[in-house]
Amino acid sequence: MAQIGQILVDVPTMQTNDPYSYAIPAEWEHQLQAGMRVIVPFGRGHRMVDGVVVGVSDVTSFDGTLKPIEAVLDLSPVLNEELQRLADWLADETFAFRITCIQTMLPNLLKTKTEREIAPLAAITPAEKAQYFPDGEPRPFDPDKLDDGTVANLLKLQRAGKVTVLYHVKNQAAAKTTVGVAPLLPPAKLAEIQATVAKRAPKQADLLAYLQQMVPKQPQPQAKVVKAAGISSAVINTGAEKGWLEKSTLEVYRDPFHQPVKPTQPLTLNPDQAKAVTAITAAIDGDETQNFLVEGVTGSGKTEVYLQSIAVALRQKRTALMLVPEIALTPQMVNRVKARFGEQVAVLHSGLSKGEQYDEWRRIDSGAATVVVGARSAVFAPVKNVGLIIMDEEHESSYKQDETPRYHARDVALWRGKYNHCPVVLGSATPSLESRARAAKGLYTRLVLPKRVNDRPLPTVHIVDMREEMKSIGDSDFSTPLVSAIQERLDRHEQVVLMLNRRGYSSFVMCRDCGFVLKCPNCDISLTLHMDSHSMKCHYCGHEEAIPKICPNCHSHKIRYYGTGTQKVETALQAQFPTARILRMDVDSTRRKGSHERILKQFGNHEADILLGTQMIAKGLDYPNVTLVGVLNADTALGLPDFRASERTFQLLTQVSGRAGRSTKPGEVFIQTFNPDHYAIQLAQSQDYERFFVTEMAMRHQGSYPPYYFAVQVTASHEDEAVAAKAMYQIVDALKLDLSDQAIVLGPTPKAIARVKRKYYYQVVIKYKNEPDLKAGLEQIRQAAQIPARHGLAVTIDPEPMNFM
DNA sequence: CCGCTTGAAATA
DNA sequence: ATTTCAAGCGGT
Repeated sequence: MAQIGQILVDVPTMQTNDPYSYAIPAEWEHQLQAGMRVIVPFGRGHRMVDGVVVGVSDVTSFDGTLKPIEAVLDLSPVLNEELQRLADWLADETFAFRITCIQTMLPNLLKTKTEREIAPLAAITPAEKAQYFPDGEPRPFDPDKLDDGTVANLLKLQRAGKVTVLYHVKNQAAAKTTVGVAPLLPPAKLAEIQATVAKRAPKQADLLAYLQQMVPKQPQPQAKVVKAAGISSAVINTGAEKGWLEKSTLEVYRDPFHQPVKPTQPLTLNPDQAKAVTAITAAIDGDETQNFLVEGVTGSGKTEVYLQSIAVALRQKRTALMLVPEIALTPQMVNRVKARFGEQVAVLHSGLSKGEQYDEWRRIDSGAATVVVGARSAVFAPVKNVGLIIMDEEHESSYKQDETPRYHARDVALWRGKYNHCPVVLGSATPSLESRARAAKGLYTRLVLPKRVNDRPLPTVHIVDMREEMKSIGDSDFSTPLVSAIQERLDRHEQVVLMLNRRGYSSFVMCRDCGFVLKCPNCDISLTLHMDSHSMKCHYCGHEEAIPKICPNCHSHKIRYYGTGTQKVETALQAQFPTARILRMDVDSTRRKGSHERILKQFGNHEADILLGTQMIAKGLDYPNVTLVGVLNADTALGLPDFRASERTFQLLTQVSGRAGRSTKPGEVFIQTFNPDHYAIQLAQSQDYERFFVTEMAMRHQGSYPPYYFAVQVTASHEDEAVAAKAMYQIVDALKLDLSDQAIVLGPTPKAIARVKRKYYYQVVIKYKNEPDLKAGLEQIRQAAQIPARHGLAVTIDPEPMNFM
């Protein structure tokens, strides 16, 4: 009986979200497996698309003639059983297309690219041929690059049977290769030949000697043989001609670690750490899935707990997956894992080239790498037999992907933990309210590390009331206490970290006469001043224009800059402390690849006294000489229309405070704020996470917000504001039919930034506890959104959105 | 009445 | 996503 393959085609639409049946050609019978990539004809022409096999069977419910699979791209599945099931779950959970989920899980290089060419056929007239094919050859066909008239004419010729479209599907997944050399003869035979080679061919003798101590049929890179045997490549060629050895193509792995790291040994644990490791170890051994929330103050040695737990999993011949928020921001963490576990560590993140990503992926897939460290998408790493999953800084919002599939890596990690019967360890100094609440309900086992290692004290935190300070210092960014604290550190040759909280805040231009603010023509947000490029830039769409000298509205010359940017602060800071060496770290100074690490390294080497940066400096820095942390504006995020504003502020302040006093010297923190009485700021001062948790939970309860309620956000966008708004109202009306009166519907409302990239955004947020029909209702919305999607109306569904704005 | 434009439907 | 099919409309 002929086999039939169930193929998910790479056409992300609702109509093609279910697999199509294809005949499996005889040569692939019993070879083709679910999880392999294929190329199939799809559509009435001879169009080829790529697809993924999701099943192989003998029957199909489709009664028509099956087309055969055109080509098979993999010799073994690129998605194992676990990842196939995960893809289905993910699609269901996030309202995304199944093929989109699969693409998200695979490294970029495994996505095939289709190229089209248009070629003349026999029926074409000489005049037409001369016009469209001047050199008589097929030409690339990309409707986006050709003008509309040409495209229309070519399509007309196609209908007339005068030209045809050719498809070329390219598999980009080319492994980097090098020439390999392997002995063809057994060592004894080689020794025999060595005795007979001419005296004037000493290099051939050297080669033979080297080949003898190689394992037959095990190729080594030619470059290595050349170097080790002290010969030139010409001798290798001679050896190949004489049949001593065989040259082959050898796959090499690109190594993303550019510098070697010194190996480390496990450190001695304090009692709290030891207790945590013991609990996690027991869970790795046990069959029941038990998950943990490790709540450790900054500097409490969470990383060592992770590392020793990973070691336990490895000892049991299992693998470990460790997630970190953004790898570029935490090079120190990666280095520590690499130092402990060496070669078996694979690193996955967007800073690697596509080739490097693919190679790391293959090392994991082949089992060569057993410890994976990576950012969000590494949660899909093809590790098998996982023994432990760790998510560091679990509260970080970067774990949530804000494009389809809108998954949260935490949920995926928990799914995989359950599948693999292994514990998931969520770690943070300031856990998300969701996770802490789940721990309170007993869903996670809480492991608390209340003390810093070696009993170092937490830094002393001072709150500076900027309302008072303004009276004496005017609109300077530095309060008197902070200035003297900085001066003290400069005198003592200690280092300072200054953070400028820029979330929801930037330097904009405003006219003092009429109040006009320069805005982006495409998006409804104010443009930000950039002194380095002498221009105004939009941070949403990249629009750039000249700095105005007169107000475009009232022609006044009193158009001035308001707000504070890192560049402006840097200038002011340098004026205040002329001798201080200042390093600036923000989106602009770290745009180039590797510049981030370079800045951190410079600071670590004490090539600068002050590190000034945005929230990206709050994470993971561990520099013993830093004894002062200053937060210039703590409360810019507090006013944002987002129920997580307090939580984010508290987390940020606690994280950044933890950068001070990591070594023997005590640390001090100054938080400048206009809201000194706000509980998020007060409790960040006492670094009292538990009090914050209780207080904030009360707020959430009062406002019916997560974690008391689930939330789902539906957004509609269109160039025409009325179209977006109308669509949103229709969606809400439809959804209300599926909701009980327990559910709370917020909106429809325009988004806080109503217009981005020339599109207007309207949204609705539904808060609910138990709505059995909601999922089906949302599914219907998704179905219905297919048709107007072609008219530029985009509808997205985001379960548990991170941004309510 | 035909050809062209435009939108909907099908793709195995 | 791309192609084919079908309906609408303006010119012959």
